[in-house]
Amino acid sequence: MEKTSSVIEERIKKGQKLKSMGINIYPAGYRSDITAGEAVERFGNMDAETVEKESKSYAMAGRIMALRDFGKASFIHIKDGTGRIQAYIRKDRISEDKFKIFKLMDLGDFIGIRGSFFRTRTGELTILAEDIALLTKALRPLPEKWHGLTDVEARYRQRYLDLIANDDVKEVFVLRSRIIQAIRDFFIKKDFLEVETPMMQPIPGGATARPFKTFHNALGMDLYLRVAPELYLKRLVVGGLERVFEINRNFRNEGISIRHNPEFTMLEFYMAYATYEDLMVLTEELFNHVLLEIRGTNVIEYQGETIDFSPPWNRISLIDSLKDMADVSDEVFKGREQAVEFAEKCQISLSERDGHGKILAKLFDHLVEPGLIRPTFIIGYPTEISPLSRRNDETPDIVDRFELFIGGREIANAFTELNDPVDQRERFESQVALREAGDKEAQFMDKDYVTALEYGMPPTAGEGIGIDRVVMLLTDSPSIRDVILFPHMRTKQV
RNA sequence: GGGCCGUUAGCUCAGCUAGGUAGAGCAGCGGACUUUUAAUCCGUUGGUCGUGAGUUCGAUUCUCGCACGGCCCA
Repeated sequence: MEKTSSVIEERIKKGQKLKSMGINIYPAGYRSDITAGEAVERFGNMDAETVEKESKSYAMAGRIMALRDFGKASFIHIKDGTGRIQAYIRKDRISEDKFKIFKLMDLGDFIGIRGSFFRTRTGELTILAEDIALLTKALRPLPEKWHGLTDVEARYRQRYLDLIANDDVKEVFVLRSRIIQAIRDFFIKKDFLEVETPMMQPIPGGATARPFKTFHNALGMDLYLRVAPELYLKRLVVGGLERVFEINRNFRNEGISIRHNPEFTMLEFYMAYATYEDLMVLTEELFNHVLLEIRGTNVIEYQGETIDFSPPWNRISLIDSLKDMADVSDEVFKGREQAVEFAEKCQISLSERDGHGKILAKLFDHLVEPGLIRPTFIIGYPTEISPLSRRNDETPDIVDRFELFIGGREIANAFTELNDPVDQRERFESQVALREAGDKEAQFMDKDYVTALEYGMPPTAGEGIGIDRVVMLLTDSPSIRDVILFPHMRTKQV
């Protein structure tokens, strides 16, 4: 049994009183003529006299966010999806019954008001009520008006309260939607086809990550929530869909942090006849398009750092970045042993399974990544840690791949796709060996995918971009939880 | 998984150092007030102090475990 606070009891009583007066406290619908935003747009620039001359009677609806009571009159703030407007309710302007109903309304209730606009003595655009209607009774009080809701746990668990109390939170999610729309527009204009591929996969592929496992009762088989859509999107390229993209959720059964949520949104796109070098240019173009669309500039502030997105962005190989930005000596690149020794000196934990390439990548993660604030393409990844990427023609132990770093974080991963089925089978086999040796993140053999490659995939390049992290950058949000409406939390035991 | 910090009224926070069973502001309730802007003025209700144990005559306060959350590390 949940305890009922006196504040709630008080509101329940008011609801009962209203019901006894014959008032439906949860009526259906309400026809309004104007929103708060439209009212400001229409009358915002008019002087007091003009407002009164021009304003007809309008109906508007919203939530009562502030209430200043003078006994026989009240000022209230009404908030709707477009903004906030003040209403003035006078006893001598509405019927006695309606005034009684109004007196039983609380902060947080939804109200419908009919009236005409005027300007108050202090100049605020205000609707003078001729008629009011209770649209929904709120039984619980809203968070405090001045400080809002600051308890982080409550903000995430009860996001609706966060949205009611904190206007800037809503703004983040409006921007999130616009960012995704801008990305979608960009690809549609470039003749990409938006597709949807399975979230539930019999073999989880396309990324080095631990999957969530589930079970399909009717088929009697295990299924995995996808860690990436990659292998399905490339099957589509085999099928002749030469430019495809998908913006959707991936699931990774890993830790939760300021930049990881178990489910997160990924953009992946594939472009036949392109190379990873083409994608670097395309990526610069994409970000500049989105930034211009959303922020009107390609220079932004993120957590106190200024980030300039003007192309071209710096390109540097993984090895050179370690040499130049972390003073790693040449020795470390000569062999695994030297790299192990150096990593241990840096107190970076390794696994016995880690090959030379994996160790270099770990060194990079610790020593270089946090410092890559300006957009930077890191190229020249070891083949060992890139089982789906095409080998570099000159240096087969690296691949034609880049990762993009902005604000000290990985934002994108792209490569020219491996379309040689024989090489692909061998790469899968070495992943399987790693898995058998205990690496839970290693990839699975996907024979059907190899079969698809045997039919022939045209030379193709593909890229994945972490949408949540892009939204973090563009909304100056420090945590991924700030850009995900309902971030994952442990269920609270009562 | 480890370290540090937090959890007190519906919300925002004091109180805990030096143990004597809780305070403020907002919201609520009662009253005054028909142009206010966090309205104002007078009065007032509301708390198993996250949870379980221990120490103690006595624990919101000290100790330990647990739960949930935050940050950092792995």
